[in-house]
Amino acid sequence: MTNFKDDSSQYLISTVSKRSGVKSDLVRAWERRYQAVTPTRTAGGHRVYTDQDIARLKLLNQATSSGHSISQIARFSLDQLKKLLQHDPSITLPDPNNTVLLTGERKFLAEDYVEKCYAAVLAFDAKMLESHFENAIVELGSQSFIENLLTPLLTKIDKHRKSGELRPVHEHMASAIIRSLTYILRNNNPCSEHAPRMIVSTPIGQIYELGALLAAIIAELKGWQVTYLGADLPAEEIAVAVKYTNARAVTISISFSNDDHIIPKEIRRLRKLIGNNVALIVGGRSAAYYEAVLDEVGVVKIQSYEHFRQILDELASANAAAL
Amino acid sequence: MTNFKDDSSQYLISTVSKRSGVKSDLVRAWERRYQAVTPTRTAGGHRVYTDQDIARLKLLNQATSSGHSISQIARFSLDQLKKLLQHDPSITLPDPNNTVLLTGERKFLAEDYVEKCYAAVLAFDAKMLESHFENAIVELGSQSFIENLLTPLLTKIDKHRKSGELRPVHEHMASAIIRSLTYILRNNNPCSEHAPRMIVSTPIGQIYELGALLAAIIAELKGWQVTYLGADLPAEEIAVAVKYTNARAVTISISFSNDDHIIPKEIRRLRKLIGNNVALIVGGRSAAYYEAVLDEVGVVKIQSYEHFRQILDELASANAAAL
DNA sequence: ACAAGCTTTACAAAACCTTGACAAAAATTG
DNA sequence: CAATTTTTGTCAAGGTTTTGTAAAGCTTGT
Repeated sequence: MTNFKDDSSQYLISTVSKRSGVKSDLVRAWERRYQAVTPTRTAGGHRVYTDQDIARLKLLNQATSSGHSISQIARFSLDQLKKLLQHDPSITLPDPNNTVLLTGERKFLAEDYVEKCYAAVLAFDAKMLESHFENAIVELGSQSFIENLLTPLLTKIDKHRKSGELRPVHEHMASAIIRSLTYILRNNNPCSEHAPRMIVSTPIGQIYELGALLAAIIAELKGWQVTYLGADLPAEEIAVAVKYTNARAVTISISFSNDDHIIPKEIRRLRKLIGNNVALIVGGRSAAYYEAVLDEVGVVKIQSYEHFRQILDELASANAAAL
Repeated sequence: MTNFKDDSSQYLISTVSKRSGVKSDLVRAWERRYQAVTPTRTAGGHRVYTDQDIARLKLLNQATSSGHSISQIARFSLDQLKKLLQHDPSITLPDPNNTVLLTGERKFLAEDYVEKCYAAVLAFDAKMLESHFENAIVELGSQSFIENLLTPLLTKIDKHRKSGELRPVHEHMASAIIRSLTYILRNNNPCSEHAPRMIVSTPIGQIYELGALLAAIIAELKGWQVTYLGADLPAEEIAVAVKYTNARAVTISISFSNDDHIIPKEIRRLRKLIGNNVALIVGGRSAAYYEAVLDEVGVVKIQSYEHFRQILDELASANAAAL
């Protein structure tokens, strides 16, 4: 997976100076004397800084002007500096342990975010929720964000809505924000021309589209070229899209089991229309409910995110072999 | 098979220079020194640029004039550049270079894009469509993008779907992509704490949400703090959201006139629930159809984008005065 | 033919770099 | 408390890199 923490932006010293408020000469002096920042260099020797460096210098600047000695704090981490400025006149224990996020810690981090996000939903604070989401995406990466934060959060919201603690409008608000994040979640994925193609949608009558959307994003992260069609589409339309794009797979999400006679009919029709050479993948909360039909027409049922990714890999390699 | 030759449009360097605001000599220098763009060539050796190249140069131009070093950012992707400028607290100058682009030219440009985008929809080429959209947002800016490109395009798509040239799936595909662009369209707007608040949604039974989404974006660009709730919400839920957020206005979009008895009922209920101190704004293709009810309960009817913006300004200043 | 392109070479202003020095402020010591 | 170090911010000199612009001479295309 691509490293999300890449310092996509790089600045020269004058910009850094303007932004951080520390004069260029001083920036260099702090580097020379205490390695307060350690910029990379261009081929010609010019210093190149990251956003982090700027943040760091900003904090160092504040700290020194409020009395701290630069030689003492120059090597503090960002977090330490923040703390330092919070409890202003107090002494913070030097704890230069740089935290490396292990998988376990990351999971804990995600759980922490779930709580914070749920609190924002409960308070109906859209801005706060969005802000948490944005931070979480950067910290966790797209995949972990979806699997360890979004999915548990949606489950939690659904549960509390059913129990009456939340109203439908809470869920709507959260959905709207999540959908608006699509762009960031899929970002940076210049998929190749030869990537296998997939159609993602939701059968007619299924309005709750978030599951399908997340499936589409996961497939994209896996290198597929996905065409996402949104919700509530008849089988014919999905089949047409398959033809147009020459897709190798169709993924549909089934979240509710309202009209029990419509879904099976649509599934059968879809299989008939797309033929047997196109993989039909079904996921969603209520997919299990239709097991009979799914087995009948030969559908791959998604058991878990891990399973979905595995399916995608298998299909992709089968597809590559067929070429 | 799909025509991937991107024949869409090709420009010579003088055109590129005018549109992007970067002098011809400099465009060549950037190419020679940093491969900032890599145009193809005609048989005779003249450089041939694409829309993407223009968007790229435009962004590079902005980035350099806000302090970034060209050598550092020349090879950034479009997405990276956008992020760079979004995260940039520097002055987002209203494009002094683009005084060249008169309103008329800009309109022509938008029309050009409408054609290209429609062609992509017709070819069911989601990737191409998205790429055109991204370039157009950079070139036109959010507001012009929505008003001069998106709106005509959606009208055109709707017309051709009704006439049978397009299928519903074409429209779904386009909608899905447009929705995924929400994030770019609204970004850049760190609205203040004291901004007036607004709820945007679609009444129950109304699934087509794009109009509401665009209204929400426009209001945000105007400095409002908008909570977008998505489609298909009962009046009670909308009213609850108003209470939670202490919103001063509610905007709802009505695109279809299916169940003629439900909408009026919902409108009346909504007015009753939110009281008379909250502005109720209604737009959408089919809003005129319900004129009787709208007048009865005191609704502001949106006549045009210009009108909508005017309403927003009036409400905002009335709100500010009341504080 | 003539405007618009292309390449190469050059140039100069602006921005950086390093080294080394210096004085005010802060800390330490006698 | 005064004298002595240390720490810190600033500056200057002299050299290099980056970057926008331009001129010269030739080619392309309408």
